[in-house]
Amino acid sequence: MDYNLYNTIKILKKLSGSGNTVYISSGELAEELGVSQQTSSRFIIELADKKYIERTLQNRKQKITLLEPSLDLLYSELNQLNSILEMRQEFNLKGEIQSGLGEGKYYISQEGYMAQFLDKLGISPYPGTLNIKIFPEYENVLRRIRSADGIHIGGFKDKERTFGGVKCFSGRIDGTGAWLIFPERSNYTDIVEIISDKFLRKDLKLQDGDELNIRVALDH
Amino acid sequence: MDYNLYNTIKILKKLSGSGNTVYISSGELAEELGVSQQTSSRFIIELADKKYIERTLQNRKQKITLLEPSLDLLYSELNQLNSILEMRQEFNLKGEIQSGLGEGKYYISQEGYMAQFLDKLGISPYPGTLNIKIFPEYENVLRRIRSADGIHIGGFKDKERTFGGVKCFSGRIDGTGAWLIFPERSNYTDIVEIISDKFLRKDLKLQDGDELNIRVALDH
DNA sequence: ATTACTATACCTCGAGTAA
DNA sequence: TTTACTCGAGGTATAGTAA
Repeated sequence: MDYNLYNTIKILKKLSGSGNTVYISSGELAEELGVSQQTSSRFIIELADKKYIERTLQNRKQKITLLEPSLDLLYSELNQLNSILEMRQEFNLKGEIQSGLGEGKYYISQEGYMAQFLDKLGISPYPGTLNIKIFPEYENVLRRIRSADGIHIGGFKDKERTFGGVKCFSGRIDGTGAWLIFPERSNYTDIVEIISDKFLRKDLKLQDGDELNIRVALDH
Repeated sequence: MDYNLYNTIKILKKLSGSGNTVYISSGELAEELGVSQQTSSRFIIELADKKYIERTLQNRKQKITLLEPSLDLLYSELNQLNSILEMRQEFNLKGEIQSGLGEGKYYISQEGYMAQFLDKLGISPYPGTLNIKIFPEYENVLRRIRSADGIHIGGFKDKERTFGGVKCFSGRIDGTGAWLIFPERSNYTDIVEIISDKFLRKDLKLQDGDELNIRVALDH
């Protein structure tokens, strides 16, 4: 990844705030970046080509929206620096329990995953996932966690289909150990899937709609 | 600042760990950076020229030590990203109270500072500083705070001499509001000076050698 | 106003190689 | 082994300018 693009994304995010959308001319952006209007224009074109941004040319200033890969890039650099500078950190995620679709159970129960969970996480998870819909105000924190490395669980194939890799982060719910699971290839979603060797829903007496706090540690 | 240098510093910090010193050949560094040995060598020379690193050429691998400006650069980027991504953060600093040299009182009492403290911090500080020697394990946190922006108090001149600018960060000690004061131009030190509208030493019954926890918020 | 193409000047990289 | 110089190829930035 080129630094010019990183820096352009950084400035665009700074200007766009939480909406990730900004109306800015190539000349104005050039000034922010300390480059010429032509160069700024080239950067914008390149970012659009590489799907880091979406833009619409208008009569006046163009409208630029940052796409997921841009946010991933920034959060990933943030995580790298935190890791290198040994700034250990814990995060709180808050959300509410969603009714599971039963899908989680199917995936988790696959022997290809189960063996790795035991090996790498040290648990034999209860065959099912607890799904938490994270509140919007914790979106930043969720992105931050998602873009960290976590513990890698490899994908595999059986006769019928392919199962993708996932990454896991250790967390605590009401003092009970649990793991957050993210598919390695998937779009951003505000739903977090949680596994544990305990049957969390029963042990913690949880019901759909209950508000939940998850404490997550990023290991360095 | 050039990205190549930023990235080189980042990798050097990653490899050197908390000691900030690493023995590495230009060829090995080249591999880490994904560039040629010649380019890596050029980067090292440039970093040394610009006083970002200190190095000694040895028979075998050269010894490279990261200097303060390198750490400043990394912490500053970290703070920028945190700020842009709206990752609000609070930090704990722990240290012990040092006997003041009376110097603080002289500086703080200057009208040029006092007027700005009232204007920008909203307090008329007790004329003296509480000096805390931060424990080494909080060095990372201290660097992080120091490289953030804070509230700027401008420097000034009187007939005899020049007083430099300082920057302030709001904090809490045992629930009491206080401000951390850093000279804007100074070398890194593990002593933090604190001011408050209260006479902290008396109000909180503090003595030299007492251990203290300071809670600091970085505003974004 | 804008954006962005073309042409050129400039810079940066790495192969070859000396010390 | 190293480090780092020279130099040519290729890449990058900007001035000029069209649309």
